[in-house]
Amino acid sequence: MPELPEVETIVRDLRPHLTDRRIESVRAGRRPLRRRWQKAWATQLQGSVILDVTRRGKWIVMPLDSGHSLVFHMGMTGQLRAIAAAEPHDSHTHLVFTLDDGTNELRFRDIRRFGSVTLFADPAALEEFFTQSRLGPEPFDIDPTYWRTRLAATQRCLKSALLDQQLVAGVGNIYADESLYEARLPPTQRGTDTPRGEADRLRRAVAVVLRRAIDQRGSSIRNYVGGSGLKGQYQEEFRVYGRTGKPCPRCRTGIERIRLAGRSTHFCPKCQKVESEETRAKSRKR
DNA sequence: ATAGGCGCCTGCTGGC
DNA sequence: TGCCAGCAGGCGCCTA
Repeated sequence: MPELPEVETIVRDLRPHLTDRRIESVRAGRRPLRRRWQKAWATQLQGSVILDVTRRGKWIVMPLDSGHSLVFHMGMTGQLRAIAAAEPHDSHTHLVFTLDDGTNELRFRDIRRFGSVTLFADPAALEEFFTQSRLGPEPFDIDPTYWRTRLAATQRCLKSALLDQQLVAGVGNIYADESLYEARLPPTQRGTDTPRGEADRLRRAVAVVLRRAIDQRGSSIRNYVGGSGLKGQYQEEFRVYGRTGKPCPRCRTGIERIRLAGRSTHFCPKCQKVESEETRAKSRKR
């Protein structure tokens, strides 16, 4: 579920609740998440102070005063919330951290259990993890040359490229489709067939779309809620995602849905056509 | 090395 | 009403 805007919203919601809070205790459920929870972690976490709540791609990172880092991934249905300790537990709650303010608990809930929670021993171990997985740059400060070069080097279609976390961190299925629409590029176009002007357009479109979505606290289709339990609103502004058969906001043509990179892909067949050589030549002059 | 497909889980919807 | 197929904000592992 959550892509960058949703994860960013969780981080912003949680930060004021968690910064400088001491973890008093940790209770872990028995059902496994994608990475198995180590029993020893509960002991290591006890008494640690959360220094900050940050984000890298779709990962939530909490550096602790012990030097450890507590790292979460939301998978498809993960929820990480600060909730009043008195509130009853929802089903599928896998981890509960009690805090020294006594009123709120940090709870991790995940229906499908594609999410994960990991404790890294020190900043170097965390850095090593991101390096090994070759996590790409944040979408807001991508070097234009890097972007053009990487796109030009791949045979994959643009949709598939956008979903690759090694190319750019944080984009998922919704924002890949919305970004391609914003850039007026066909999701099926190969990276290698994308001239520099179009690569630049796509790079900017990704940043614009993600910023808009963050402003709306992300998108809530079914499960997603932010760190305070509030839903997002960006689903109200989708131009193509989930709008199969509905009119394109620009040209009223029906939005089409195809399967690409194993994911359902939405686009306007008229606005997102492969550009002719003349059009490309014109935009080069501009 | 690169690209595509499948499996991991649970829950919901729509068609018969 | 019940059943079954298909679908879902992700990612890691396997294959060719």
